[in-house]
Amino acid sequence: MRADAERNRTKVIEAAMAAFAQDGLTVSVAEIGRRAGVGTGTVSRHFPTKDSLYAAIVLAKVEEIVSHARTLMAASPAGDAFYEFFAYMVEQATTNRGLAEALSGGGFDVESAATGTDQDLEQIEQSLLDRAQEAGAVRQDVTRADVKALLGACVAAPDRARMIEIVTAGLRR
Amino acid sequence: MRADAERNRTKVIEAAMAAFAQDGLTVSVAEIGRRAGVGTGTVSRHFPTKDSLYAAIVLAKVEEIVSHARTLMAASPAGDAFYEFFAYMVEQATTNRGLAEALSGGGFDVESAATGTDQDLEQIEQSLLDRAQEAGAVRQDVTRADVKALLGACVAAPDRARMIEIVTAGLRR
DNA sequence: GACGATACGGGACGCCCATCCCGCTTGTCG
DNA sequence: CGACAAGCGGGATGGGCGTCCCGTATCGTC
Repeated sequence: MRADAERNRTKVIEAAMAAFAQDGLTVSVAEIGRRAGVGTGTVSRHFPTKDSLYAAIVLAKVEEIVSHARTLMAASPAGDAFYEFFAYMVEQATTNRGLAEALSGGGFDVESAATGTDQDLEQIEQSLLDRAQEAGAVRQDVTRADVKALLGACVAAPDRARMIEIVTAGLRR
Repeated sequence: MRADAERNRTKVIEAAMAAFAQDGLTVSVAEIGRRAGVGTGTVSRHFPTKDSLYAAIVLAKVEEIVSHARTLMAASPAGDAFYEFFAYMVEQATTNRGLAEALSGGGFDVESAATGTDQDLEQIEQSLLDRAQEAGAVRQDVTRADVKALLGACVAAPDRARMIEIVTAGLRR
């Protein structure tokens, strides 16, 4: 691969990260190209489809999240790890609109694009939840989907810290 | 107004209600016309803009909600009225995708279109919340926006009854 | 029953977007 | 340094949408 191609690919990825984080997954390919300082053709060549750009960006973010989750799970007691991860996810989704949209299933299917990495995320979320429930820190009947829904509420709330308090109180036995 | 015009207007409104409830606010004007059995021109004439259709439909729904809220507030103790209204809203938003989108502020601004009725909704929500807080049934620091966010979580959850339980537990002092 | 006004259908228009393509530029290697 | 492959920019293309318009059909009245 030619050096300039490599450079442009990087520029596109970085611009797309920033654009998705700031404006969500609806930003146009042209806008991403503009931010990156390249033409739309260049974006299209590196990522033949807008979905392939989504995939590249979102999956990188998901890997980062999985990694952080592993750290938490190893370092903290079950209950703390769960609630710390929850707060971390709220933080991530708040500062990254594209990620929030991707996680809430809006318009783009992470699952289909990301057989491996996304399964990792689901598994580790499930593990964190299971352990917290075994430790009695979370109601027994709560599912991963419930947690996801509550995450959405925290992202939408004006005062996220207070909302996390409320949600946490509801989740404990 | 001519009789056929009146008929068609009604058909359009009913079709739009059904379409918005089922598919959300993204349904095309052509699709609404198709469902109503009229051309797109007829839809446009009665509602010159898609937003004016939104307004007509959503506002009718909001009036219905306000009316129900008044009934609840008169009939039940403060705490019960609040939590019953919350459950009622979850039910409404679940069975009406368009309403859910309108309330969550996605794409269409109820406020701007509905100076009167929408203010009524906000006021009565605020009253329900204030009274519930005075009665000690809801945490003092919760705001209307918080409640709205939690409503979103209940709509998104697979088991709404359980989620309402969780949220209720979190909202109580 | 006929005539004028009113409303209808659906095609035309303009806009936005993702994707594809092609003439030109730039990097790389002999 | 020169030539060719690789990459670039941005215009062209096709599809979807909301809105507008006009020839035609229908309604209500005289």
